[in-house]
Amino acid sequence: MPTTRWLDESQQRHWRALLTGTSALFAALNHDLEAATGLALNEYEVLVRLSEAPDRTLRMSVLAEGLVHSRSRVTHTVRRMEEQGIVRRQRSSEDGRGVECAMTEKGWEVLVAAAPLHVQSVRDRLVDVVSREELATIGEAFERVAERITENPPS
Amino acid sequence: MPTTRWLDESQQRHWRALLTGTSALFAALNHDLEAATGLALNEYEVLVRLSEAPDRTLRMSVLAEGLVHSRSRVTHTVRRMEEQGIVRRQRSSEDGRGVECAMTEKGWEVLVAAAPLHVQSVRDRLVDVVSREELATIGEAFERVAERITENPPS
DNA sequence: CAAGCCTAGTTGAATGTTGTACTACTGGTA
DNA sequence: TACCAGTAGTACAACATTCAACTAGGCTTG
Repeated sequence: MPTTRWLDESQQRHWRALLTGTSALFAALNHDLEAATGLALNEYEVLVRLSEAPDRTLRMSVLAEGLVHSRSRVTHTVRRMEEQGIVRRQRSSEDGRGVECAMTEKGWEVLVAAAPLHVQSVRDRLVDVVSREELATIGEAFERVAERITENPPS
Repeated sequence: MPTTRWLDESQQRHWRALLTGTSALFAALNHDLEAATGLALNEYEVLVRLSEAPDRTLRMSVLAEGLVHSRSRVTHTVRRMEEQGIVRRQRSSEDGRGVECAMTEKGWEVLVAAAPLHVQSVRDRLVDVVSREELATIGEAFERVAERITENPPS
Protein backbone atom coordinates (compact mmCIF):
# COMPACT_ATOMS: atom_id res chain seq x y z
CA MET A 1 0.00 0.00 0.00
CA PRO A 2 1.88 3.03 -1.28
CA THR A 3 1.73 6.40 0.42
CA THR A 4 -0.81 8.75 -1.08
CA ARG A 5 0.24 11.25 -3.69
CA TRP A 6 -1.96 14.12 -2.54
CA LEU A 7 -2.92 16.91 -4.88
CA ASP A 8 -0.89 20.06 -4.41
CA GLU A 9 -2.62 23.29 -3.60
CA SER A 10 -3.18 24.47 -7.14
CA GLN A 11 -4.33 21.09 -8.40
CA GLN A 12 -6.72 21.03 -5.49
CA ARG A 13 -8.05 24.47 -6.33
CA HIS A 14 -8.51 23.67 -10.01
CA TRP A 15 -10.23 20.42 -9.30
CA ARG A 16 -12.57 22.08 -6.87
CA ALA A 17 -13.29 24.82 -9.41
CA LEU A 18 -14.23 22.18 -11.98
CA LEU A 19 -16.50 20.45 -9.51
CA THR A 20 -18.45 23.51 -8.47
CA GLY A 21 -18.21 25.20 -11.86
CA THR A 22 -19.76 22.34 -13.79
CA SER A 23 -22.37 21.89 -11.12
CA ALA A 24 -23.36 25.55 -11.42
CA LEU A 25 -23.13 25.47 -15.21
CA PHE A 26 -25.39 22.48 -15.73
CA ALA A 27 -27.86 23.70 -13.15
CA ALA A 28 -28.06 27.06 -14.93
CA LEU A 29 -28.40 25.55 -18.40
CA ASN A 30 -31.07 23.20 -17.17
CA HIS A 31 -32.93 26.00 -15.54
CA ASP A 32 -32.72 28.32 -18.56
CA LEU A 33 -33.90 25.57 -20.88
CA GLU A 34 -36.70 24.37 -18.67
CA ALA A 35 -37.99 27.90 -18.09
CA ALA A 36 -37.95 28.73 -21.79
CA THR A 37 -39.23 25.48 -23.25
CA GLY A 38 -40.42 23.10 -20.53
CA LEU A 39 -37.78 20.64 -21.67
CA ALA A 40 -35.09 19.20 -19.39
CA LEU A 41 -31.50 19.17 -20.63
CA ASN A 42 -31.59 15.36 -20.81
CA GLU A 43 -34.63 15.40 -22.98
CA TYR A 44 -33.16 18.07 -25.19
CA GLU A 45 -30.06 15.96 -25.65
CA VAL A 46 -32.18 13.00 -26.69
CA LEU A 47 -33.86 15.14 -29.33
CA VAL A 48 -30.52 16.42 -30.62
CA ARG A 49 -29.16 12.90 -31.03
CA LEU A 50 -32.29 11.77 -32.79
CA SER A 51 -32.27 14.79 -35.08
CA GLU A 52 -28.80 13.86 -36.30
CA ALA A 53 -29.60 10.20 -36.94
CA PRO A 54 -30.84 8.64 -40.18
CA ASP A 55 -34.66 8.68 -40.16
CA ARG A 56 -34.36 10.59 -36.90
CA THR A 57 -34.35 7.19 -35.25
CA LEU A 58 -31.96 5.50 -32.85
CA ARG A 59 -31.83 2.31 -30.86
CA MET A 60 -32.36 2.72 -27.13
CA SER A 61 -28.91 1.35 -26.41
CA VAL A 62 -27.28 3.82 -28.79
CA LEU A 63 -29.00 6.63 -26.99
CA ALA A 64 -27.90 5.27 -23.64
CA GLU A 65 -24.30 4.97 -24.73
CA GLY A 66 -24.20 8.40 -26.37
CA LEU A 67 -25.71 10.16 -23.41
CA VAL A 68 -23.69 8.20 -20.87
CA HIS A 69 -26.86 7.21 -19.07
CA SER A 70 -27.96 3.85 -17.75
CA ARG A 71 -30.29 1.84 -19.97
CA SER A 72 -32.95 2.06 -17.35
CA ARG A 73 -32.67 5.82 -17.15
CA VAL A 74 -33.12 6.11 -20.89
CA THR A 75 -36.17 3.87 -20.74
CA HIS A 76 -37.78 6.15 -18.19
CA THR A 77 -36.80 9.36 -19.98
CA VAL A 78 -38.08 8.11 -23.30
CA ARG A 79 -41.32 6.88 -21.76
CA ARG A 80 -41.96 10.36 -20.39
CA MET A 81 -41.12 11.91 -23.74
CA GLU A 82 -43.42 9.49 -25.47
CA GLU A 83 -46.24 10.59 -23.18
CA GLN A 84 -45.61 14.14 -24.36
CA GLY A 85 -45.78 12.94 -27.95
CA ILE A 86 -42.32 14.11 -28.95
CA VAL A 87 -40.89 10.63 -29.61
CA ARG A 88 -42.34 7.27 -30.56
CA ARG A 89 -41.08 3.73 -29.93
CA GLN A 90 -41.30 0.65 -32.09
CA ARG A 91 -39.72 -2.79 -32.03
CA SER A 92 -36.69 -3.08 -34.27
CA SER A 93 -37.31 -5.07 -37.43
CA GLU A 94 -33.74 -6.38 -37.71
CA ASP A 95 -33.24 -7.35 -34.08
CA GLY A 96 -36.28 -8.67 -32.27
CA ARG A 97 -34.83 -7.65 -28.92
CA GLY A 98 -34.24 -4.05 -29.93
CA VAL A 99 -36.42 -0.99 -29.68
CA GLU A 100 -36.12 2.00 -31.95
CA CYS A 101 -36.85 5.46 -30.71
CA ALA A 102 -37.98 7.92 -33.37
CA MET A 103 -38.59 11.64 -33.18
CA THR A 104 -42.11 12.68 -34.09
CA GLU A 105 -42.97 15.74 -36.14
CA LYS A 106 -44.01 17.44 -32.95
CA GLY A 107 -40.65 16.54 -31.43
CA TRP A 108 -38.90 18.16 -34.36
CA GLU A 109 -40.92 21.33 -33.90
CA VAL A 110 -40.15 21.41 -30.20
CA LEU A 111 -36.44 21.05 -30.94
CA VAL A 112 -36.45 23.74 -33.62
CA ALA A 113 -38.18 26.11 -31.24
CA ALA A 114 -35.84 25.30 -28.35
CA ALA A 115 -32.50 25.28 -30.14
CA PRO A 116 -31.88 29.03 -30.55
CA LEU A 117 -32.69 29.71 -26.91
CA HIS A 118 -30.50 26.89 -25.72
CA VAL A 119 -27.57 27.91 -27.90
CA GLN A 120 -27.82 31.43 -26.55
CA SER A 121 -27.78 30.07 -23.04
CA VAL A 122 -24.72 27.90 -23.74
CA ARG A 123 -22.98 30.96 -25.16
CA ASP A 124 -23.88 33.24 -22.28
CA ARG A 125 -22.86 30.78 -19.62
CA LEU A 126 -19.88 29.03 -21.23
CA VAL A 127 -18.80 29.57 -24.81
CA ASP A 128 -18.60 33.35 -24.70
CA VAL A 129 -17.07 33.30 -21.23
CA VAL A 130 -13.96 31.33 -22.18
CA SER A 131 -11.59 31.93 -25.07
CA ARG A 132 -11.59 29.80 -28.18
CA GLU A 133 -8.30 28.25 -27.07
CA GLU A 134 -9.60 27.48 -23.62
CA LEU A 135 -12.67 25.81 -25.02
CA ALA A 136 -10.50 23.71 -27.31
CA THR A 137 -8.28 22.70 -24.42
CA ILE A 138 -11.29 21.78 -22.35
CA GLY A 139 -12.87 19.77 -25.15
CA GLU A 140 -9.72 17.86 -25.96
CA ALA A 141 -8.97 17.17 -22.33
CA PHE A 142 -12.41 15.77 -21.66
CA GLU A 143 -12.31 13.71 -24.79
CA ARG A 144 -9.24 12.05 -23.36
CA VAL A 145 -10.83 11.72 -19.92
CA ALA A 146 -13.87 10.00 -21.40
CA GLU A 147 -11.70 7.69 -23.48
CA ARG A 148 -9.74 6.67 -20.42
CA ILE A 149 -12.90 5.89 -18.52
CA THR A 150 -14.19 3.80 -21.40
CA GLU A 151 -10.97 1.80 -21.38
CA ASN A 152 -11.17 1.30 -17.67
CA PRO A 153 -14.76 1.54 -16.53
CA PRO A 154 -15.76 1.55 -12.85
CA SER A 155 -17.18 -1.59 -11.24
CA MET B 1 -35.29 38.93 -32.17
CA PRO B 2 -31.78 38.55 -33.62
CA THR B 3 -30.76 35.60 -35.74
CA THR B 4 -29.08 32.84 -33.81
CA ARG B 5 -25.31 32.71 -33.56
CA TRP B 6 -24.93 28.96 -33.84
CA LEU B 7 -21.84 27.21 -32.56
CA ASP B 8 -19.38 26.30 -35.28
CA GLU B 9 -18.37 22.71 -35.73
CA SER B 10 -15.41 22.69 -33.40
CA GLN B 11 -17.20 24.62 -30.66
CA GLN B 12 -19.98 22.14 -31.00
CA ARG B 13 -17.63 19.21 -30.69
CA HIS B 14 -15.84 20.63 -27.65
CA TRP B 15 -19.05 21.48 -25.89
CA ARG B 16 -20.35 17.98 -26.50
CA ALA B 17 -17.09 16.52 -25.23
CA LEU B 18 -17.43 18.51 -22.04
CA LEU B 19 -21.00 17.36 -21.57
CA THR B 20 -20.32 13.67 -21.98
CA GLY B 21 -16.87 13.82 -20.43
CA THR B 22 -18.00 15.35 -17.16
CA SER B 23 -20.94 13.02 -17.05
CA ALA B 24 -18.66 10.01 -17.40
CA LEU B 25 -16.11 11.48 -14.99
CA PHE B 26 -18.50 12.16 -12.14
CA ALA B 27 -20.24 8.84 -12.62
CA ALA B 28 -16.89 7.05 -12.41
CA LEU B 29 -15.69 9.00 -9.37
CA ASN B 30 -18.98 8.40 -7.63
CA HIS B 31 -18.83 4.74 -8.39
CA ASP B 32 -15.22 4.34 -7.29
CA LEU B 33 -15.88 6.17 -4.05
CA GLU B 34 -19.10 4.38 -3.25
CA ALA B 35 -17.59 0.99 -3.92
CA ALA B 36 -14.55 1.67 -1.76
CA THR B 37 -16.17 3.49 1.15
CA GLY B 38 -19.97 3.41 0.92
CA LEU B 39 -19.92 7.20 0.71
CA ALA B 40 -21.49 9.17 -2.13
CA LEU B 41 -19.47 11.97 -3.70
CA ASN B 42 -21.91 14.54 -2.27
CA GLU B 43 -21.46 13.22 1.21
CA TYR B 44 -17.72 13.14 0.81
CA GLU B 45 -17.78 16.78 -0.26
CA VAL B 46 -19.77 17.69 2.82
CA LEU B 47 -17.16 16.02 5.00
CA VAL B 48 -14.33 17.80 3.20
CA ARG B 49 -15.94 21.20 3.72
CA LEU B 50 -16.56 20.48 7.37
CA SER B 51 -13.03 19.23 7.89
CA GLU B 52 -11.66 22.56 6.70
CA ALA B 53 -13.94 24.70 8.85
CA PRO B 54 -13.23 25.99 12.36
CA ASP B 55 -14.52 23.43 14.88
CA ARG B 56 -15.34 21.26 11.87
CA THR B 57 -18.68 22.99 11.89
CA LEU B 58 -20.62 24.90 9.24
CA ARG B 59 -24.02 26.47 8.88
CA MET B 60 -26.40 24.59 6.62
CA SER B 61 -26.63 27.56 4.28
CA VAL B 62 -22.84 27.79 3.97
CA LEU B 63 -22.74 24.14 3.01
CA ALA B 64 -25.50 24.67 0.46
CA GLU B 65 -23.75 27.63 -1.11
CA GLY B 66 -20.35 25.95 -1.22
CA LEU B 67 -21.67 22.76 -2.75
CA VAL B 68 -23.99 24.59 -5.15
CA HIS B 69 -26.90 22.53 -3.91
CA SER B 70 -30.39 23.65 -2.96
CA ARG B 71 -31.04 24.20 0.74
CA SER B 72 -33.53 21.41 0.65
CA ARG B 73 -31.07 18.98 -0.87
CA VAL B 74 -28.55 19.74 1.85
CA THR B 75 -31.19 19.17 4.51
CA HIS B 76 -31.83 15.69 3.13
CA THR B 77 -28.18 14.83 2.64
CA VAL B 78 -27.26 15.93 6.14
CA ARG B 79 -30.21 14.07 7.66
CA ARG B 80 -28.98 10.87 6.03
CA MET B 81 -25.45 11.52 7.20
CA GLU B 82 -26.70 12.18 10.71
CA GLU B 83 -28.42 8.80 10.68
CA GLN B 84 -25.06 7.24 9.87
CA GLY B 85 -23.54 9.11 12.78
CA ILE B 86 -20.95 10.99 10.77
CA VAL B 87 -22.35 14.47 11.38
CA ARG B 88 -24.45 16.08 14.10
CA ARG B 89 -26.81 19.06 13.99
CA GLN B 90 -27.49 21.70 16.61
CA ARG B 91 -29.29 25.03 16.65
CA SER B 92 -26.97 27.95 16.24
CA SER B 93 -26.39 29.93 19.43
CA GLU B 94 -25.85 33.26 17.67
CA ASP B 95 -28.70 33.03 15.22
CA GLY B 96 -31.84 31.33 16.47
CA ARG B 97 -32.89 30.52 12.91
CA GLY B 98 -29.69 28.80 12.01
CA VAL B 99 -28.53 25.21 12.28
CA GLU B 100 -24.94 24.18 12.62
CA CYS B 101 -23.68 20.97 11.12
CA ALA B 102 -20.67 19.46 12.84
CA MET B 103 -18.54 16.52 11.88
CA THR B 104 -18.39 13.78 14.50
CA GLU B 105 -15.28 11.86 15.44
CA LYS B 106 -16.64 8.94 13.44
CA GLY B 107 -17.10 11.28 10.49
CA TRP B 108 -13.48 12.32 10.74
CA GLU B 109 -12.37 8.71 10.74
CA VAL B 110 -14.53 7.94 7.73
CA LEU B 111 -13.04 10.89 5.86
CA VAL B 112 -9.47 9.96 6.77
CA ALA B 113 -10.06 6.44 5.53
CA ALA B 114 -11.73 7.56 2.31
CA ALA B 115 -9.43 10.39 1.28
CA PRO B 116 -6.46 8.40 -0.09
CA LEU B 117 -8.71 6.20 -2.20
CA HIS B 118 -10.63 9.15 -3.52
CA VAL B 119 -7.51 11.13 -4.38
CA GLN B 120 -6.17 8.15 -6.25
CA SER B 121 -9.39 7.91 -8.20
CA VAL B 122 -9.34 11.63 -9.05
CA ARG B 123 -5.76 11.20 -10.28
CA ASP B 124 -6.49 8.12 -12.34
CA ARG B 125 -9.55 9.56 -13.99
CA LEU B 126 -8.62 13.22 -14.34
CA VAL B 127 -5.50 14.78 -12.85
CA ASP B 128 -3.01 12.32 -14.30
CA VAL B 129 -4.84 12.23 -17.62
CA VAL B 130 -4.44 15.90 -18.41
CA SER B 131 -1.31 18.04 -18.28
CA ARG B 132 -0.67 20.49 -15.51
CA GLU B 133 -1.31 23.36 -17.92
CA GLU B 134 -4.56 21.86 -19.11
CA LEU B 135 -5.77 21.41 -15.57
CA ALA B 136 -4.90 25.03 -14.81
CA THR B 137 -6.75 26.21 -17.89
CA ILE B 138 -9.76 24.15 -16.93
CA GLY B 139 -9.75 25.39 -13.35
CA GLU B 140 -9.41 29.02 -14.29
CA ALA B 141 -12.04 28.79 -17.00
CA PHE B 142 -14.58 27.23 -14.66
CA GLU B 143 -13.82 29.73 -11.96
CA ARG B 144 -14.86 32.39 -14.41
CA VAL B 145 -17.89 30.42 -15.53
CA ALA B 146 -19.08 30.06 -11.94
CA GLU B 147 -18.48 33.72 -11.25
CA ARG B 148 -20.54 34.71 -14.25
CA ILE B 149 -23.40 32.51 -13.14
CA THR B 150 -23.29 34.00 -9.67
CA GLU B 151 -23.52 37.48 -11.17
CA ASN B 152 -26.40 36.46 -13.35
CA PRO B 153 -28.22 33.53 -11.78
CA PRO B 154 -31.01 31.66 -13.59
CA SER B 155 -34.64 32.45 -12.77
C1' DC C 1 -32.17 -28.42 -32.73
C1' DA C 2 -31.32 -28.02 -27.74
C1' DA C 3 -28.60 -25.97 -23.98
C1' DG C 4 -26.44 -22.28 -22.26
C1' DC C 5 -24.89 -17.81 -22.49
C1' DC C 6 -25.16 -13.19 -24.08
C1' DT C 7 -27.47 -8.78 -25.34
C1' DA C 8 -31.65 -5.48 -25.32
C1' DG C 9 -34.90 -3.52 -22.93
C1' DT C 10 -38.40 -3.05 -19.25
C1' DT C 11 -40.29 -3.17 -14.58
C1' DG C 12 -40.96 -1.85 -9.88
C1' DA C 13 -39.15 -0.60 -5.55
C1' DA C 14 -35.89 2.08 -3.06
C1' DT C 15 -33.48 6.11 -3.04
C1' DG C 16 -32.37 10.93 -4.16
C1' DT C 17 -33.69 15.56 -5.80
C1' DT C 18 -36.58 19.56 -6.61
C1' DG C 19 -40.11 22.89 -5.68
C1' DT C 20 -43.38 24.92 -2.81
C1' DA C 21 -45.34 26.02 1.34
C1' DC C 22 -44.62 26.49 6.03
C1' DT C 23 -42.51 27.72 10.83
C1' DA C 24 -39.54 30.37 13.34
C1' DC C 25 -36.37 33.87 14.15
C1' DT C 26 -33.98 38.48 12.98
C1' DG C 27 -33.47 43.26 12.22
C1' DG C 28 -35.11 47.59 10.88
C1' DT C 29 -38.63 51.13 11.25
C1' DA C 30 -42.14 53.76 13.19
C1' DT D 1 -42.81 47.53 21.48
C1' DA D 2 -45.42 46.26 17.48
C1' DC D 3 -45.11 45.58 12.87
C1' DC D 4 -43.18 43.84 8.57
C1' DA D 5 -40.04 42.36 5.28
C1' DG D 6 -36.47 39.25 4.81
C1' DT D 7 -33.56 35.05 6.08
C1' DA D 8 -32.72 29.97 7.77
C1' DG D 9 -34.19 25.74 7.72
C1' DT D 10 -37.55 21.93 7.35
C1' DA D 11 -41.67 19.06 5.64
C1' DC D 12 -44.10 17.07 2.25
C1' DA D 13 -45.27 15.86 -2.30
C1' DA D 14 -44.00 15.38 -7.06
C1' DC D 15 -40.64 13.87 -9.89
C1' DA D 16 -36.18 11.60 -11.50
C1' DT D 17 -32.59 8.13 -10.99
C1' DT D 18 -30.59 3.82 -9.60
C1' DC D 19 -30.43 -1.00 -8.77
C1' DA D 20 -31.69 -5.59 -9.05
C1' DA D 21 -34.73 -8.70 -10.95
C1' DC D 22 -37.02 -10.26 -14.99
C1' DT D 23 -38.67 -11.21 -20.07
C1' DA D 24 -37.39 -12.13 -24.50
C1' DG D 25 -34.78 -12.74 -28.52
C1' DG D 26 -30.22 -13.87 -30.61
C1' DC D 27 -25.80 -16.53 -31.12
C1' DT D 28 -22.71 -20.55 -30.57
C1' DT D 29 -21.53 -25.16 -29.85
C1' DG D 30 -22.24 -29.93 -29.54
